[in-house]
Formats: sequence, structure tokens, C-alpha cells
Amino acid sequence: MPVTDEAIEKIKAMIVSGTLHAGDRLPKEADLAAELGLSRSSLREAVRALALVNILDVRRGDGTYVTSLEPALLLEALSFIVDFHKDATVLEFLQVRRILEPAATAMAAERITEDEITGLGKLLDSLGKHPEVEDLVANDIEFHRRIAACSGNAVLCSLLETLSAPTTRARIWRGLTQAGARERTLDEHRAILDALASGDPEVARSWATVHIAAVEHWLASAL
Amino acid sequence: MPVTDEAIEKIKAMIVSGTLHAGDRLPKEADLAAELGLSRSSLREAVRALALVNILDVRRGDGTYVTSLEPALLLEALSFIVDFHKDATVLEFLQVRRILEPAATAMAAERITEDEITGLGKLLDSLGKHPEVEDLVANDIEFHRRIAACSGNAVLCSLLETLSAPTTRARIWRGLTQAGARERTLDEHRAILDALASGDPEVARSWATVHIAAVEHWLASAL
DNA sequence: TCGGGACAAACGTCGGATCTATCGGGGCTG
DNA sequence: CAGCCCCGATAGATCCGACGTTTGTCCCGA
Repeated sequence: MPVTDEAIEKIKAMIVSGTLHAGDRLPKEADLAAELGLSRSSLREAVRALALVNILDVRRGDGTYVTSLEPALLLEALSFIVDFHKDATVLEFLQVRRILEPAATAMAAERITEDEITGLGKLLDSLGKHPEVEDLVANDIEFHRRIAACSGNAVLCSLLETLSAPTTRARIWRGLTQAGARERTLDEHRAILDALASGDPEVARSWATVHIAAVEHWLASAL
Repeated sequence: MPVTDEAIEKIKAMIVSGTLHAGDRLPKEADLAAELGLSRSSLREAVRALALVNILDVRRGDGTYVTSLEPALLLEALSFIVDFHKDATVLEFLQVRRILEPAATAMAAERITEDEITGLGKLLDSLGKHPEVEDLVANDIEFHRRIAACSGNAVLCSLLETLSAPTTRARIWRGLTQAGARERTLDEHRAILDALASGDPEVARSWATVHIAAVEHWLASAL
């Protein structure tokens, strides 16, 4: 195994074992390199790799730190990976989203607060009656993101955020080509919000399912 | 932005835009470095980072290649990230798994073949009446993995595999401490298999839910 | 035709030189 | 005395050039 890979494993082990805690600062490159028994160049490769996946945070002129290691931060790196998937895989992502989103919405229905409901209402209101497709989709994403946040599960929330991204283009495309898609989206968002407001998980779940299935079916037939 | 990050973006762009296809070989380090306008050292950092997330495959003495970019391969990198999550987050992962696994099982019920059902039966039979906990958990993981594979959704399958890993220790711990947990697991696996064999998605889904909820409830009370 | 060995290509590792961003302290100024 | 500015120390950023090691290939001989 290359020394660089070894270094990655060692640093990982130091964090997982608790030798290094979240937020801790690593020894400077030269020292850490000596400690791990490799050159600074090789160590830098290891550090860079860990920085790409948000494990380490390198601050030029300051030092290298372990990040907070929060699920949201680490799962964010997943979006980098997802970017490499072409349209052919989008349908699979959408199917997974159709599984997670209704569940998250149902969970949110049981935990959401008055303030959050009010905020969601204002969010939907901020779009006019006849919004541009891009604005509609942006609003769509924000709407679902906030609901996911109310599920109380950070992993679920981050995962949904990541999975939603690659379907953005598909949603815009649909809004542009399918008649009635915009109105339908707006209506369904209202319905989801109503279900959340009345604290009804099952109705919320159903509307979320319907909402995403609409995109999914359109996409499946469009491909 | 550091030149290394730029290089990462550029290589990523080359792949996403189609300039580089899956399986393609990259120019040798020296040439690519010159092409991107940076030193070999910096380029190597970029390449190493992309290799960590399975975008690139570096073969010593041969060259650097773009991987197949299959969802399974790229999502595999997620496990590296998941390793950093401590027990506190395991419950959240388990909750997500409780959402996905029943859905995957239900999907599998509609697509599974006779051969696959037979194979699953043999898998369960391969455990004796009173298996060791480690063997039971290994069997458990394989059982669910095969079912997920039958869902026909590679993204879902990889995601489940990744999410299942961090809950392994929890499952072993449960098997060791909770009376009747082993028998219960065996019985539930049989029930899931029966539901799959009869091609009944809803029953399969329900058993899968029950199966995972059992672990979840135990873990929630044990923490 | 098959096998082995030598050669070349490409990645792996190293050490050091130089640049630059950041932080913190000391001194100047109001 | 408080606040601001400048400067030096620190630590990462980048580059360079050299050498080691592995792998793939081609050629030659049995």
C-alpha cells in the first residue's frame, strides 16, 4: 500500500479512535509528516484527499483542522459524487427520493412548529401566480428542504438534499415542456403544507408521494 | 482558489462534459500537469483526492484511468465518510434504513426470480439452529443485500449497503444482550422470504419494517 | 510457439527552495 | 489609555528535479 494511503488510514484512525477530536488542530505538515514517517509531499496528498470529503479543513497560513464531522457536512461531499451521474441514473435517484421524501414529510408533520408552518406559507406566497420555471424550481427545492429539516433527522435531511440536486434539471425541463406542470406543482405544495398544518402524517405522506411520483412518471415517459 | 482545487474541478469537468469517458486513460502526470498549468506535485494532490472517491483509478507503473463511474462504485466511497460517525448518529442512520429497506423489499417482491428465492432459502439454511452472533449478523447483511439487489435500483442498493454497515456493531451488540433476539431475527427472515416467494409486496414491506423497527427500538432504549 | 529477460513508460516518494496568506504582538497615534 | 497600523513569525501553497518501484511490452532464444 502506498505511504499516502497509509497516511490517510492513520489520520482517519486518529480521528475515529478519538486521538483527534472534532475541531482539533493537526500538527503542522512538517511535524505530522515526520511523525507518520513520510515526506511532506506525500502527506499533503493525504490531507488534500481528506479535505475533499470534508474531514479536514485546511486554512492557509493558519493550520489544518478536523472539521465538525457533522452528518450534514460529511454527506455534503456526496453531492460531489452525485454530480458524475448522467441522466440515465437520474430516474433511480428520483425513485429513491420518492421513498425518502414522503417519509420525511410524514415525520415533519408530527414535529413541525407554528413558526415553521408560517414560514413555509410565506415561502409559497413569495412566488406570484405565474412564476418563471427557474424560480418555481428554486422555490420547490427550498420548500422540501425546510420540510426535511423538520423531520429531525440530519442524515435523512442531508441525503434528501443531495438526491434532489441531480433531479433539478429534470424538473426544470418538465416545467418547460409539460402543460399544467407549474400549476400542479403549486397546488400540490399547498396541499402538503395544509397537511403539515393539520398535523396529519398520512395525508402529508400521500401528497408528497403524489407530488414526486408526478415528476417520476413524467421523466420515465420522457426518457 | 488553490490551483489544486482548480485542477480537481477541471478534471471533473472533463469527465462530466464527456471529454473524458468512463474507462479512459488520462495523459501522464507530467503532460496533464503542463496542460492544466500546474506542477506535478499539485496535480498529484488533485488526482489522489479524486481517487479516494473512486472517480479515478491510479495504477502504478501503468497510468491513471477514469473508473466505470457506476453508482455502486461511487456510492461505495460514502462508506468512508460514514465511518466517521459515532454511535450517536447510528440511530439516525437506522431510521433512514427503516425507510429504505421496506421499500426495497417491496420492490423486490415484484421482480424476484425463482432462482433468487431458492438462493435466499439456501442462505438462511446455511445457518444452523443456534448460530454464533457474528455469523448471524453476517448472514443478516447478506440476506438484505441480495434482496436490495433484486429491487432493480442500483442507487437504492448501494445506499442501503452503505447505511447498513455502521449498524453492524449495534446488531451484534443486540444479539449478545437481548434475549430471544437471535430466534426473532431468524423467524423474521423466514417471514420476509415467504412474502417474497408469494410475490406480495405489502406483506414483504411490513415484515421488513417490523424487522428493522425491532433493532431500532432496542437501540433507542439501549442508548 | 512459448517463456524469460531487458527496456521503457508511468506512477511513487522524497527533500528542499520559494511564495503567500493569516495571526498576533509591538509600537505609534489620537 | 484605547485603538489602529505595521511587521515578523508561522504554516500552508506551489514548484522543481531527482530517484525508486512497478507494470506492460517487445524481442530473442529455446
